[in-house]
Amino acid sequence: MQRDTRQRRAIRRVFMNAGRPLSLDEILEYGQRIVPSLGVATVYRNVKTLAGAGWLSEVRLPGVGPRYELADRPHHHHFLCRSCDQAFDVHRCPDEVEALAPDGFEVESHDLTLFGLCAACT
Amino acid sequence: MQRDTRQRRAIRRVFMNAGRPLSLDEILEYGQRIVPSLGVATVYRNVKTLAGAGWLSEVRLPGVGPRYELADRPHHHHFLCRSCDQAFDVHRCPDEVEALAPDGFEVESHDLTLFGLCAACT
DNA sequence: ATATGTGCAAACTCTTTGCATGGAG
DNA sequence: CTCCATGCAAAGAGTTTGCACATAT
Repeated sequence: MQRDTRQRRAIRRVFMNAGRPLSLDEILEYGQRIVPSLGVATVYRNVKTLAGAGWLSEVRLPGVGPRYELADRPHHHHFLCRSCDQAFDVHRCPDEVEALAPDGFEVESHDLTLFGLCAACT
Repeated sequence: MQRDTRQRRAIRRVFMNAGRPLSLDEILEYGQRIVPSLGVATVYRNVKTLAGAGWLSEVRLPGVGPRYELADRPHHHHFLCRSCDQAFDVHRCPDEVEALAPDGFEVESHDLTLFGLCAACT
């Protein structure tokens, strides 16, 4: 059901080497270094296929397009650099967070994003 | 420099009555109840004008289009209801949050979003 | 009277889809 | 040899812009 094509292999390799969430443009750019003919539609389709298969998960951050990361990671948050626009993992989390909701609101999950300059852009 | 048109007055009134961040569709819908001829482009333009004038501020939440709210509010966060898709204010904040970034990262601001069911949808 | 604001439609950008061809199994 | 995957180009969805007319000042 899931075929192992050159394109899909390239996209998987890109994520194995990335170590951080990637945007669709980043996946396309890095993927084309491995398979130059790689097209946008293929990236869009594979990202959905791999997410559907539980291999990738979608990272939604405020104000920017979706990023994707390897799915087998424990709970964590993200840092978004305003200069290079890259996202990075933040592995610590203020756990009492979900108690902050107003009365009558039922919290199911939460999202924390830090903004600023990454180590390389400082 | 800023003219007081029927349309702009309607949009301002919508926000005065809202008490929560509004999406562009919500602004259009509520605005048309006051000025039925109100067009999409006018909403888009006015929202930018009013934000530029410091009267509105843009609320960016993960995974959804931008919302807008009155700008003269103290620091706060948001709750996004997965059922009705409406955003609400959360006035408490876990202050130590910006210390969570990895070494070498310079944090300038942060964003916390709670997800779940709002009081009306529970 | 003048210049900003409005409404419409066209232009853009980002994402998805249809279709013929390619290639994994 | 099948059928899923790919690449292209066209179609959609959401947002922005150009232009002629309306209207606040």
